[in-house]
Amino acid sequence: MNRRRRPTIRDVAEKAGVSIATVSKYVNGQQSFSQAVEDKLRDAIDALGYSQNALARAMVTGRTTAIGLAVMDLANPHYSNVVKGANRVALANGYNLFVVDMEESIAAVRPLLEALAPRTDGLIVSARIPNDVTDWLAELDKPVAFLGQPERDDVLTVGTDSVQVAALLAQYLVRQGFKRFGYVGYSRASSNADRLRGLRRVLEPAGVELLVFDVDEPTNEAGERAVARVLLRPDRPDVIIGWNDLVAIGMMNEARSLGFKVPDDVAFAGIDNIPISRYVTPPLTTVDVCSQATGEVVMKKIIAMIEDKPQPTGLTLEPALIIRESTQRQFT
Amino acid sequence: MNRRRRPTIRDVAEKAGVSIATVSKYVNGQQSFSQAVEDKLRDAIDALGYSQNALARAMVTGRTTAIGLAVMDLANPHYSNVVKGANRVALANGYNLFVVDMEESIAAVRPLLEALAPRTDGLIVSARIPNDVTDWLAELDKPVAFLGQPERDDVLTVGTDSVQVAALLAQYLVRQGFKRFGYVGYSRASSNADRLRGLRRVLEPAGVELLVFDVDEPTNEAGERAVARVLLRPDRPDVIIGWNDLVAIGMMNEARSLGFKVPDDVAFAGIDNIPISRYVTPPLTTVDVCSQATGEVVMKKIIAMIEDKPQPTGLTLEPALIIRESTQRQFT
DNA sequence: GTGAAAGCGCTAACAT
DNA sequence: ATGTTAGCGCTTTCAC
Repeated sequence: MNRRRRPTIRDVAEKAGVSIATVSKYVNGQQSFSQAVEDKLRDAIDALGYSQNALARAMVTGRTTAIGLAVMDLANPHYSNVVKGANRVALANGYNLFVVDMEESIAAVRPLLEALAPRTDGLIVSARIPNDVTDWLAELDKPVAFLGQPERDDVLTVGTDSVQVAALLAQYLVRQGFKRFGYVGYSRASSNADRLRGLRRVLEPAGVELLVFDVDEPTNEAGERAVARVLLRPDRPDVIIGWNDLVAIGMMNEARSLGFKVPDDVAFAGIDNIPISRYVTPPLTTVDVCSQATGEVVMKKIIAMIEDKPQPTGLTLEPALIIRESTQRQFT
Repeated sequence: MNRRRRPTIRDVAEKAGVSIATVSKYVNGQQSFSQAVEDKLRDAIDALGYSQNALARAMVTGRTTAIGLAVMDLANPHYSNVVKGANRVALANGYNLFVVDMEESIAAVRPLLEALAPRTDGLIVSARIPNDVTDWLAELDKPVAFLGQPERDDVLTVGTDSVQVAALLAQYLVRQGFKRFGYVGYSRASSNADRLRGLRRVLEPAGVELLVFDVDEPTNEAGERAVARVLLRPDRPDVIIGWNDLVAIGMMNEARSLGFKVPDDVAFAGIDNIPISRYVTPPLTTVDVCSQATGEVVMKKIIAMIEDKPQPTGLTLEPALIIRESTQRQFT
């Protein structure tokens, strides 16, 4: 390991025979210079391989040109797509996006955000975090935005409306003719309650039963483990909605290997519209929650906050029903 | 937006009636204090909601307790899993992991790394980057590790052996009885050449043909678009290997919707063993490249470098063949 | 157009 | 056990 010290602005100044102030202005392109100085500067910087120390710059300017994004679980394609969208917009606006993974562990989130906050100009946090952390964030001198369902009106939140998402799916399934609904939710997520409200809002008036189950993590594996409980009930549902596509795919797969025909014996639907949902068998009916657009919108909004510009308007996120074969049953 | 200034160490010192040095030592737990001072400090910190400014701390100590990981594409589950593994080890050792997404764009990688480098104690970079950037990294005063195939011996690289991975798969498929191989690679990745070498090393002695194709991005969609070209050839392969599982899944899906029976008309295999490969139909044969372990190992090694400890040994990554139904054809 | 000097928030000697 | 002080690498007045 070659621990050569990184060249500093002082090294450049000395080599070029100018003051450090001049180097600083040159590097930041803040004014014009005599040809002689410009040449010396360029040469010295090349020779030394100098580049600005972002830390030092941030210390004095108070601006990092970086934005932090803390997600619950990067292995969840929904979040990868949020990151994608956010990253694209950040880069296009001259910001770097630093992503940290919270590993679905709400507990350890505070130190993580404390480490991230001073290194960024703004923070995007996915999902519900304890109230004391939200308070701490609110007292920060930085813009903060949340991903998901608004729960407090003193913070900016971006996401599709969970009630609407669930209702959209339920409406379609009721119209299809399904009579007994199962919902395998994830009660540790705050929007689980909203999803349930959306489902009930549609199912109760329609006189349709709803059985509610829960997984302890929103993954394929959890779905696989959960589905037997649902399927073995005497009043087995004829359609099962998963907390998200991962859970639904896990359930559907396990149901098939248990010998059930999908969708004829039992139908499945998910939520998120992750890319892979199109490639499973049968292709999964789901609700598109605009993962990538969510990332784009939240990034545009937080950049507007950072730069004290008016909030961009007209950036609404409309969930869309994606109908595929996993719910295409013929009721004859 | 409430742009209250973050309280500094000086605010705490004043409020508690002690010197800033005392606050610093208290916050870092570097010695014991009189009960009186300890109480005042605790109260002042609570009241102010003070937390250390990591930037300022890093400036003087030269340590950030953060590690940067630049990946080609976070939407690729292989990379998400590398991140997972790396993150877990980082957290367990008191480091934060900051992930940046390079968006598969080699060109823009230099400014990205220049921004990331001073904010971290070490850098992990996935995949081939231009030689001048590698040179720049090598001259950095920080440990750097690469993910993938070693190409230069002056840098640390972690990953499974691409030649071996490809050979492993080819051996199995030859033994299965397949006679005409198709390989849909991704020539923009540097390890594509190694994969080809691995395939040829096995296929040539066996007297088996190999047709080579290419995708322009390593995604499901690219696989979907690519497969027709392969299938429509008069000398259609009886098994097609994808650059990775995503490509293979895309190809397999499109082949099925084109009316081909998998694996009876044509078999498919991928590489990576991403979680979803188990859930497609038919389940995909693939090679496990130890994504998560790769993240763990590279993180352990880079932390050892940062802390000037001896390199941990015995951390080898053995690719493993994962046989599933997509290649289970009966040759009668 | 160029430079001197103050200071961002913090740590690490060194003194007391 | 506690305080004083000199910077870390940089930007930013304010002189010249």
